[in-house]
Amino acid sequence: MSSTHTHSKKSQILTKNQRIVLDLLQNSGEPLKAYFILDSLKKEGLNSPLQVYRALDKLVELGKIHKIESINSFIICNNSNCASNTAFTICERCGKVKEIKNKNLTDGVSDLVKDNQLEITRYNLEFYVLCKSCKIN
Amino acid sequence: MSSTHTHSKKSQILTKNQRIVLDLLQNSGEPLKAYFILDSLKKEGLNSPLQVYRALDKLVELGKIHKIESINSFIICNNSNCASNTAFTICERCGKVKEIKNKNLTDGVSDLVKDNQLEITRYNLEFYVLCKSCKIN
DNA sequence: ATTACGTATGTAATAATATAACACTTAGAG
DNA sequence: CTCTAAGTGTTATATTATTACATACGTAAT
Ligand SMILES: [Zn+2]
Ligand SMILES: [Zn+2]
Ligand SMILES: [Zn+2]
Ligand SMILES: [Zn+2]
Repeated sequence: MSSTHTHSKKSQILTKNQRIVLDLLQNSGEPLKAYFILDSLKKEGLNSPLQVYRALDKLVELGKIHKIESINSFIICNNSNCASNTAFTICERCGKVKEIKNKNLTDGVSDLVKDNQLEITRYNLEFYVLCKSCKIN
Repeated sequence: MSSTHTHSKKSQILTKNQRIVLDLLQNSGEPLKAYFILDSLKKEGLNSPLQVYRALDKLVELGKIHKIESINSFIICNNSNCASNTAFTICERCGKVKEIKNKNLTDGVSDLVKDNQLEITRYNLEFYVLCKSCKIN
């Protein structure tokens, strides 16, 4: 099948390690920690922390995943176009994390920083909440 | 000396360890890392990471210092009333950190989350910038 | 095809950050 | 004084992340 198929951009094709790390995060949907990812992917051939961290770094750089700084965890990007501006809610009780998609909020923040002459290159917003199910119980 | 002098609120008085850690952060003005603090305060009698982390935890809880999550560092609060809502700029080139005091921005963010019915308990905003001196050079 | 180059890989060792466990002390409340 | 909550000191250990180095692989130019 296929002759001389030119992959126009090598950089858009994930390597094996990047692929399996991304797939795990995709299937999980939750934030995962690097060493959990390592343990989970032992059977796929990942043997060392560095293999995981390298894949994570690249995926973050590509914007396919995000790091949630306050919990040292990584989560699949749930948003079509973050452009490295990220915003999350984190439940203070159960730890559940959601990426904020609300365009009003993110645009509002962008406007605010412009209005206040903060020339930012990107931002990361972590909002702590009590999630619905935690509020009930 | 002193007869029955009642410290109305014990919780407002810092302990020795909390005091010396706070003083160091105060005098520094920059974000410091826990193990740097430990090394700096060996001569003051701090011998173990736990002594530092315990003091830091308490000071964060009291709102006297903040943790900057993306660099695992702690900085004196430069603001009279953060109420655990924090906002920083971090230079992507030199690492310089500033606490944002801009009330327009922080109020604006609070309004935005209200407008969008995010019931948050607190937030931490980390804005990445190219600081003035880095922009020049 | 050969070379050169940038990127990725595999592996071992180690650094940096943070917490658990336990025995003991201190200071305030009643 | 006695009880209790909070803080201390210390050792050990867990968790998170990087350095260093040798090797492989894909692309593009020669
Ligand atoms: Zn995203
Ligand atoms: Zn919850
Ligand atoms: Zn502050
Ligand atoms: Zn700078």
